[in-house]
Amino acid sequence: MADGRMMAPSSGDSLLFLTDEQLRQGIEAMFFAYRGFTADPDRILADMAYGRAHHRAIHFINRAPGTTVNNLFNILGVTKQSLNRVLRTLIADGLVQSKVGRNDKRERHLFLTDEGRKLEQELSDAQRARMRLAF
Amino acid sequence: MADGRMMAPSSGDSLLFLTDEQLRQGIEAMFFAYRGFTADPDRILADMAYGRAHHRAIHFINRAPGTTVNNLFNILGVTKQSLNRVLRTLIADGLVQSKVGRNDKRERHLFLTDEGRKLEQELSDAQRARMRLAF
DNA sequence: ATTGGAATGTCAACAACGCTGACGTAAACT
DNA sequence: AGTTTACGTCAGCGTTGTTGACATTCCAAT
Repeated sequence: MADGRMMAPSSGDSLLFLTDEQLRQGIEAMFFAYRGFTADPDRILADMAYGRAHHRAIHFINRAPGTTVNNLFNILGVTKQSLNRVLRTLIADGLVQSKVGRNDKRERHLFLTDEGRKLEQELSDAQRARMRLAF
Repeated sequence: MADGRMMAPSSGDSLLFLTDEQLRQGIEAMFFAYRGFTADPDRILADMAYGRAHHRAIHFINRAPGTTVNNLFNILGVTKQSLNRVLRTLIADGLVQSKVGRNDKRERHLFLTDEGRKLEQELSDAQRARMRLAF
């Protein structure tokens, strides 16, 4: 990046013995890719006082309807308290519905409402468009 | 993820017409990859009251020694105020050195100190080990 | 049947790190 | 001389992570 030696990792090399150069290129690629990938949803969500955390919650609830809070923060890799704040606003805003468990009343099962599904669709559509642009 | 239909994107399909399923798998892959990729550095930095922002600054200063502040926050995609907070602590802790420009004295050129280079090496070594594990 | 502990989820307070806006200084440009 | 640029800093705010404390519910040992 700084020095102009932007040679691609020579495809014959073993992936187990990365040069410093190759490693650092990988780190940067990940950084820029991730940022580009979330840019569109970030912009949409900013208008609603939502952030990336809301997006992730919506995404995974859509993927696994009826999942519990416990389940969800384990998947997301955050604390239950952190997830709770996000869920609270999503529920308050009518995007997510929380149902007390039938077998275990301690659990809350999470579902997207129609409105929640609508937002999820909007966000993934934006990312789909972004991916098309990348080609 | 929720439904078990974890079929790989059929490699013959056009990348321009992603199914919902394929798109969502891509989103998730990006999320998990990025998190896994930064997990080790995050842990190391947490012990020093540093975060991911410090890591990024150190990384790019190492990549482009002598870069200016302006340059750096443009690359990182953050405001100068946000970068400044991070930079200030790094300079105070003796990991980064800031030199007034020779040609243009308004500019500050940024360099890693020996100590800064040591930390950078530690962080990228952790990521190198992580990548080896991934295979 | 009661009780003690584990599991689940909620509320509160704090830290990291984005952001905007405003202002000051020095240097460069016109 | 006046404007613009580069940088630093202060103040304030929002999102999203953290830990700590607490209520409810379940379950297992007594």
